[in-house]
Amino acid sequence: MATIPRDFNSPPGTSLSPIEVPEVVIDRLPQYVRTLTQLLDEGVEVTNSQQLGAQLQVTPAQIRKDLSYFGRFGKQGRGYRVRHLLTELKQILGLDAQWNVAVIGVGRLGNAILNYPGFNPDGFHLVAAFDNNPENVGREVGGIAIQPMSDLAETVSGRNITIAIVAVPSAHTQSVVDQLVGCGVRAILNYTPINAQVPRGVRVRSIDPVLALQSMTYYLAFQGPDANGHLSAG
Amino acid sequence: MATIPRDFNSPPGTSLSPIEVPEVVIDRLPQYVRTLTQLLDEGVEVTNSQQLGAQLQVTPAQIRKDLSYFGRFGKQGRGYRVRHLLTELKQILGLDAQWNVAVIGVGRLGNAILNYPGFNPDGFHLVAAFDNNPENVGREVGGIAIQPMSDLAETVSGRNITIAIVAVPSAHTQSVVDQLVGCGVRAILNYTPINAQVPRGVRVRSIDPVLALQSMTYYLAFQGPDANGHLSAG
DNA sequence: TAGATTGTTAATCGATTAACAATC
DNA sequence: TAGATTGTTAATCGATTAACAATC
Repeated sequence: MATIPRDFNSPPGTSLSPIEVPEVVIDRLPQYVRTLTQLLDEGVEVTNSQQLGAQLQVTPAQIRKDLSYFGRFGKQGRGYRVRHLLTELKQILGLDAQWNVAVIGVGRLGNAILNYPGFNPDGFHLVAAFDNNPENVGREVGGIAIQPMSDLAETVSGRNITIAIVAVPSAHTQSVVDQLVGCGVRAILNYTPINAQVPRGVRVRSIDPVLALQSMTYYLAFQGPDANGHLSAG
Repeated sequence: MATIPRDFNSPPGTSLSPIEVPEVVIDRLPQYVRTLTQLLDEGVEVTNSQQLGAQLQVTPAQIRKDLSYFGRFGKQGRGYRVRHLLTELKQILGLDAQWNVAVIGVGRLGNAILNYPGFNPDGFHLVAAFDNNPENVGREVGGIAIQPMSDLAETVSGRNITIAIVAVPSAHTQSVVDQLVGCGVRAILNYTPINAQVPRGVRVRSIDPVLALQSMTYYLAFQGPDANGHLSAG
């Protein structure tokens, strides 16, 4: 019995990869990682798709199906060893590595991001910050000295930065994203409310609280104070 | 010809509503609103599904199909009048109203949220803030006096608060969400990395930058510096 | 009118779920 | 062994897209 029935070590999109893992599956894996981490913290050593599904509010079948894209991690009649499954999933997602991250734009929002303690424990190291305001350049925020944008290319390659967080004024989003892509950055977390255009192979995820609020109001709009909507969570 | 062929004014999930609008459609509408607003700002008066689709990176067919759940807003051979479509979509989403919002938890993150200028222009008014730390209570942040959690129920009903933003320490998420639900809040924007359980009819959206990063690393993990992934944006 | 684009139906595509043989 | 739960296939469900008649 092979441990890894599918060649998931190939870069996605390569012909070496026989089965394309749906993006929606990849998006769920970090949630599995989080839940498994919690279980481990609680001292739970073995779990199963039923229990995981209850925690995550998805069907057990979906969890088993999702995992099956990457291998066989459980034992029939038993379930999954939490620590083992966690290790495997982290490796699949590349979370066993350290990722160096640059923050672009150090206004109020960029400041909050640089001071946010939630990235480091998960292996995302904020190692550089850039801003074009001369008053900001040289200042230190969260232990990081702010550099001018002209340093971008050199610092990105020199410090092995592969991920960028964009927190600049909306009007500058596309230009900054273009510069990042030009420097070889292929994963961008965009805090601005602008839909940046990027070439294939570059991934952008947006953090957009207003958009999140605006879809919830639909369900509030025509409901009386005690009415029930049709779904419980988003 | 009726202007509104479907009874979209009924509360979703009610038997009065003949066609249930898929949640995925509702989630796209705020993006349509945003793009239409941009077009209007640029002085564009008429658009079409082709142009909107190019902006938003979706197919023209999807835009027409999405809009068809709510009515007929265009003219064959012409397209859509930007201002008109924008007004209609905002009304459908309830964005023609003002929404009063409470922020729960005024640590570093809650502070940043209270100072974030992006909510007000879109009709979301932060009108109250709560924190259980006695050192915080009474302080003023972003023009709002921080109240103790014991004030929650009274303030929520008294100030007509229908939406809450949760930015408390992870360990308190579920308890705070329970309190909010108990006070009648049915839309919650959750900034903590905890999957809160809520009853049917309450909507939770999460802002989780770490989760966003963790799904992008999958595509970076096994790629060489110049390799291309299989999708351009997320 | 001719050309363009909608609104809508039907076809396609993809994701979720149910079911169950395999097997721990 | 009996019971439980996986991994996987097939069925279902739902969303996207293509196509085109309607019509501006």
